[in-house]
Amino acid sequence: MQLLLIHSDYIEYEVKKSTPVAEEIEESFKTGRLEDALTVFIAVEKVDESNVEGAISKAVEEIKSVVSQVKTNSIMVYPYAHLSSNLSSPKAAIAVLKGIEDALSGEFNVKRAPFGWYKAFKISCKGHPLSELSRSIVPDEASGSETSACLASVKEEVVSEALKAESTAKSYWHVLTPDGTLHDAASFDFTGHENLRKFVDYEISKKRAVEKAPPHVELMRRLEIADYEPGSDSGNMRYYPKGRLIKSLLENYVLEETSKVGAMEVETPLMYDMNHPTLKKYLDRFPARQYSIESDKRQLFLRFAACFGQFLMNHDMTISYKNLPLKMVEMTRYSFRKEQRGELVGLRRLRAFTMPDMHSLCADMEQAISQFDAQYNMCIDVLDKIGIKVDDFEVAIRFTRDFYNENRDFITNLAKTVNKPVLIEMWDTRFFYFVLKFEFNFVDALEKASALSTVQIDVENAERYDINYIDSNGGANKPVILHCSPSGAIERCIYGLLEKEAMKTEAGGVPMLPLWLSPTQVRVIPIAEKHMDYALKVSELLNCRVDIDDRDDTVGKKVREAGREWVPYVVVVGDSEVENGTINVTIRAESQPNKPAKLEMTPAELNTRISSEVEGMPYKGLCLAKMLSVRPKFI
RNA sequence: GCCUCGAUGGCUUAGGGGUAUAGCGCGUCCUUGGUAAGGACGAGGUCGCGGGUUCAAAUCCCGCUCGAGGCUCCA
Repeated sequence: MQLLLIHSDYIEYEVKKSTPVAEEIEESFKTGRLEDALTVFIAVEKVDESNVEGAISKAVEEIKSVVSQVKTNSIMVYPYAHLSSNLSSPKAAIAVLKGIEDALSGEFNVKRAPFGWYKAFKISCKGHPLSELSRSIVPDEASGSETSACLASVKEEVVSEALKAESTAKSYWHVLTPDGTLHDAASFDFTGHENLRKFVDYEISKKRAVEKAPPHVELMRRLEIADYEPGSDSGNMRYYPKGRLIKSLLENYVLEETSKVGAMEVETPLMYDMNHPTLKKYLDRFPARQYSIESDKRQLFLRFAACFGQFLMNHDMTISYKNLPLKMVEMTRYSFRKEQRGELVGLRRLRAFTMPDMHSLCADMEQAISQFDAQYNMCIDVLDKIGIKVDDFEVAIRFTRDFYNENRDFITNLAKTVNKPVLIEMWDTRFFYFVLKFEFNFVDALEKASALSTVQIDVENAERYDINYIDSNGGANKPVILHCSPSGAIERCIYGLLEKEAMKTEAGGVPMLPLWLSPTQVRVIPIAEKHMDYALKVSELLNCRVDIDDRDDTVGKKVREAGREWVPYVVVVGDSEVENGTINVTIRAESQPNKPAKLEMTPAELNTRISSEVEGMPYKGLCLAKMLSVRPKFI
């Protein structure tokens, strides 16, 4: 905090004009005057935010000491930003200024000039040796447990309005069956819908009965997919080559699917100006916490979705009704959300995650609803191809009462599409920017639910970002905007796949990733060194990710390791294969624990089999050396 | 962010006021082996970080970092 203290015959001010950060004030506060006063010009700085109370008490101490020296009883607390190039947030500044005013007012005649206004002022400096002083104040580090009430109030003020709204929004819970009946969720008979029961328990009663780590956390490390990175912030992971390959394939797949429905891929910045007027309002309507960073004088925040970039782009575009529905997509690597520390778990909930974010500008609600329907079906298909089937997730549909009353048949049809009961959350009034949304929620091995795909109908942001399209009469109109993440977060898809396989293992099955996502699709194991040439030849005949276990180990051990890596096809070659020109293939998908499904075939036959299995899905080559003997270990 | 629990070689771990186990992995050598771990030897640790108590701390106390569970929350 910077202070400039001036002992004056008088100080008077008059507000002229408010700035965007102006505090609201009463009429009487608009002018002020003090005689024989110490005027304290104050610039509250960034560092003061870490310990607001400490900053206040230090400043008060300084001011009191000067007041006693100049022997006056009147103090004017005057916000003066120009004393510093490293200002605090306006909210913190107001808290500090008020705090100083309050602390001094018991003992002195104190006035405070309002914050955030252009003010005219007159001051008459006495000119004696002590009449002009300046002070710099740096507060001590805030002590952890003794967070001051004052700091807490500053922190609370930056919580978005949407987060606050969420805690007061009254929800009505129902289960909608495909026949169109709306049941009360509390009394619904979940027989035959165990997974939905778990999901509903999770959503409504917030039931938790877990005391162990989710199985995917161990798997993501053991399979060398991803790991914690202690050198970063919590929830920011490192991805090993296998993890990067899987992510890359998933990202490419989702982008291809959005491209098929006409979405244009774009790229937008990761960070935005927190004080941009439009963004500021949007921040207030989105229930997420942001990472904020300081850059010179600007306060920036890291995006938590691609909405900003795309909406700002839409705002500047010239859009005709002929262009609608207009779709743009970005694979956000990353989206950042500063989730509370205790909320972070493995790949399930992160602070930096990769999410496809597609927005569709629609001419009106009718077109929006028809697009919503199409995207609902696209999401089902995308998750299915990724390996998460309709049976693996539960549907939640959330809307306002008005929207439901006007679109009952449409909503019922969504339940019909998945042909099973779905969870309904209804609100009396619209708390959020959307009138309708659905999510597909994966229920994991520990009965925890988390959202994957989602589509929302947004009726607020066209207005906020001033996005227009020109209709056939030449008039400007506001589109209805759909937000869609076809797969949900890519990391969360991996979490889902791993959890699903953990459950499968628990039930006595053999776990594996879908073939198109398996880092090694075929592992060739030569029985002895003399079979290496043949092993190489076989690997060259196969059109997929093939590696060769050329290490000096027994066949038994190599087979075991291939199994631990979930390799879908394990090929063993020895004398008889060399002689016959065949390969001996263990097919993981058809195996049971201790009962491998083995088949003698030619490399060409295996090729045919594999290509039909991965048809239409993206492909990339091996992410590690072909020879296992030269591969490093990551874990 | 709050509450509870935890952190010992690359990984999994035993132990616990007197600087410490074992298995896997890694390296060297032997073994050329037909479907879930062949054998021998060897290297590798200021016991998460910072303070305190003590003659002595990896061990007890405090703080921090990271992780797990709960509250809360979501893609």
